[in-house]
Amino acid sequence: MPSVCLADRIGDLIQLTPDEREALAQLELRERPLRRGAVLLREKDKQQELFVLTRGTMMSYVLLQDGSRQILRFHFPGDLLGVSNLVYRMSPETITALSDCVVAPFERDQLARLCADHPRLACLLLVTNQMERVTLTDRLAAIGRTSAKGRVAAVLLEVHARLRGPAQTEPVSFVLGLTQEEVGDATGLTAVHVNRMMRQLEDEQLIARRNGQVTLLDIRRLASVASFVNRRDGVDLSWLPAAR
Amino acid sequence: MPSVCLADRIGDLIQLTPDEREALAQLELRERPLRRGAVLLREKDKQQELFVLTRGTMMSYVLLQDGSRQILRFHFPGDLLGVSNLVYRMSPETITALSDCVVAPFERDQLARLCADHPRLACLLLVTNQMERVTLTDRLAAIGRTSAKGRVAAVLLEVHARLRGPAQTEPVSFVLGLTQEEVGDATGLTAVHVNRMMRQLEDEQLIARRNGQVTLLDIRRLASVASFVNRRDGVDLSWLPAAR
DNA sequence: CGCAAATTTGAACGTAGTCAACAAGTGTGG
DNA sequence: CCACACTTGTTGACTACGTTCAAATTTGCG
Repeated sequence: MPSVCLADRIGDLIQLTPDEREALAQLELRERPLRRGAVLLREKDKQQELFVLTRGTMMSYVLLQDGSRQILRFHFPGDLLGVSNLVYRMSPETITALSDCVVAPFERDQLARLCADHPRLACLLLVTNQMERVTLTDRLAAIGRTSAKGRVAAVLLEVHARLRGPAQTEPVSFVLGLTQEEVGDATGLTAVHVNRMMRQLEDEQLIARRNGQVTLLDIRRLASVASFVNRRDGVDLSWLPAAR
Repeated sequence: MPSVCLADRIGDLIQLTPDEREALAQLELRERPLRRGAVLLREKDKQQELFVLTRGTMMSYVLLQDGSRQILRFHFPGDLLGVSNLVYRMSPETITALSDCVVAPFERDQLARLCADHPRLACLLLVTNQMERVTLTDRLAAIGRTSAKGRVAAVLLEVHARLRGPAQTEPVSFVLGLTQEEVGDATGLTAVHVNRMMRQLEDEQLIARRNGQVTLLDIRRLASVASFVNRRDGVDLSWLPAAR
């Protein structure tokens, strides 16, 4: 079976029926490959489509008047992209590929049909939305109220947690896949200061670096300096309606 | 008819059927009054209920290890509160009343039933969620990448836009209803610095203040220093399924 | 190999934080 | 009705975290 990224993601939360998996698969029928750096959606674009990210990592950001950039989110396989096209005529953010990627475009009314036919999936969309919202608030608190070192540590932990997948198995080493400028734009810092903070984390034996590979040496202590909470834990979906 | 806040809010987006209004009214059957300062929901509480805010203004925030606070959101009538209880066993945030308020509690499975019976409303919940998410990203960009003065201006504009309601009629004067400490906790600044920025905005004739009343003297220029975008504009919901 | 992008480091600067003192409101109880 | 306590707002002086600018070095890639 061709893997169904969205179903796999949601399937981490709850056991889906074959019907539901089939319905989700309908959103991933088409494929569009993207080169690293390619722009999927540009701020103020008029675009109707949504996408499932099926392979690679992407990010969304906004640009301010003065040219500075705020990265809002990193996207991993199984994420929905461009959901704000459900609401706004013009996209509020830009979405680009951090690595070579594959996305599956689909139409807004496909989502409408999905919600009508599968109310439990509609609820699960609400749920994933909400998890995403909480991730955003975590970042907000980090930028608003933690030190530069903490914010950089938070990005490392976030990417690490997402890359190792739902099993949360143990590769403490990984390729960050972000330039220091990108880390800065995600954390509200300059690239120069990100560099200094990485060095400091290294000097304090919290991380190690070797040609792009990052190793988290003491996740416990890193999580503490970053005020990091892994939002995979503590999920409770017992209230969901029965599958139709 | 007892006003149905949720229906009124969603009704700003699209014409609801009587059936749909009735279904939304089911979420507001009970009433709970709250005194200013009362805590509706505390971080890490185990709570199953959700709420509709029917009167007054509230806020949600998180506390960090060092005791500092990040305000995540201000809530106004028609907002859903505690939606993250749909996902997490323990609340990720605290919600308290900024003024005397009334909320309507309801159960999670009521929402499940609503989605099953009224797919269009399920979609509209996704839509409002998404609008809220965009507001969060606006705040994120403000804190990460704009000046202290801009962030303070952004809070003034946000509260102003929400207080004057959907008609967007013109009272440029309003009671902020926030202490400078609260503005600071929303913007990632200290109360002292918020004070200085308010004075600066006043010196530059962008705002005026008289015993708690704030007047926005030049909304255009304020919006410019704050990089403020009113997210009420540009909504397109033509893809919604038919009401059942 | 050669170029462009990314990383690294240092020095000077500036925005926002900290600490402290006082003023102005607000509410409470004597 | 006033006295007192407490919260909130205001201002100044000093500090520090993070930025800016600049230059050197390393890395990745065509």
